[in-house]
Amino acid sequence: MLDETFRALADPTRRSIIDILAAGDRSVGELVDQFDFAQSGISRHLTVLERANLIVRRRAGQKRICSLAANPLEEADDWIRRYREHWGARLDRLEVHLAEDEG
Amino acid sequence: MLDETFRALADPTRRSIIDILAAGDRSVGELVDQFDFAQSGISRHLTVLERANLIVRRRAGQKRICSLAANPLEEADDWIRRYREHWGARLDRLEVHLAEDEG
DNA sequence: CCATCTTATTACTACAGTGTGATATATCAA
DNA sequence: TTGATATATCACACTGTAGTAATAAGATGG
Repeated sequence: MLDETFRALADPTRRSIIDILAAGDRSVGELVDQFDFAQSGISRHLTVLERANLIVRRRAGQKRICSLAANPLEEADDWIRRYREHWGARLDRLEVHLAEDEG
Repeated sequence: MLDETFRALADPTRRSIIDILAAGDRSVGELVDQFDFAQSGISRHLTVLERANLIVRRRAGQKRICSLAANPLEEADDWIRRYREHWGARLDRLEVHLAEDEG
């Protein structure tokens, strides 16, 4: 799952799509208009984002509206935070060590 | 830069390497022992991680010791956090909206 | 039904990523 | 220097990804 999440985020176009959707929902066509790629390319990017549970698409007449998923990036955030906390903890230990040397 | 970071994290072997290094520094050979991949494959994974500024390698005699980079994942963390805050803000607005409907 | 609009899917090309074994490079020890 | 150890790099195969144009499929309106 983390594989799919991080891989989805590794593409700048897909991150841009997420940025746009963070400002509000958009139809597929509205998203296509924001980029210089063919409609088929954007459609596939949306499929990648959807399979990574980062966005959802719902029908609204002929259009399909894209929005951010309900609770996305939780797993990715957890992973990164755990890792960064590890790093922070090691720094703290280093500081303690230095303080002990001084005392 | 985010491209490289997220792409580096998209591989489970590389995330495992990071997990191992979070517990302490390791030589390349020690890392190779933990996996069922050829030495050349691990070496290349390490190069990917290093280019993404997630780890550093330093010489120690014949060996090269791998450790986590000094301040890694900051950018990735910022990106994810900004995005999750957006999502949190939207939830808050929804709650306000619902509260107004009730009142 | 037919025409149109919107989006998804397919077929294709080009390139990048991941794995391998073989080989090169660097360091140490004698 | 020679030999051993540790790591990096190369050449290759295979797979996956991102882009395109063309086509299919779903929804709406007449």
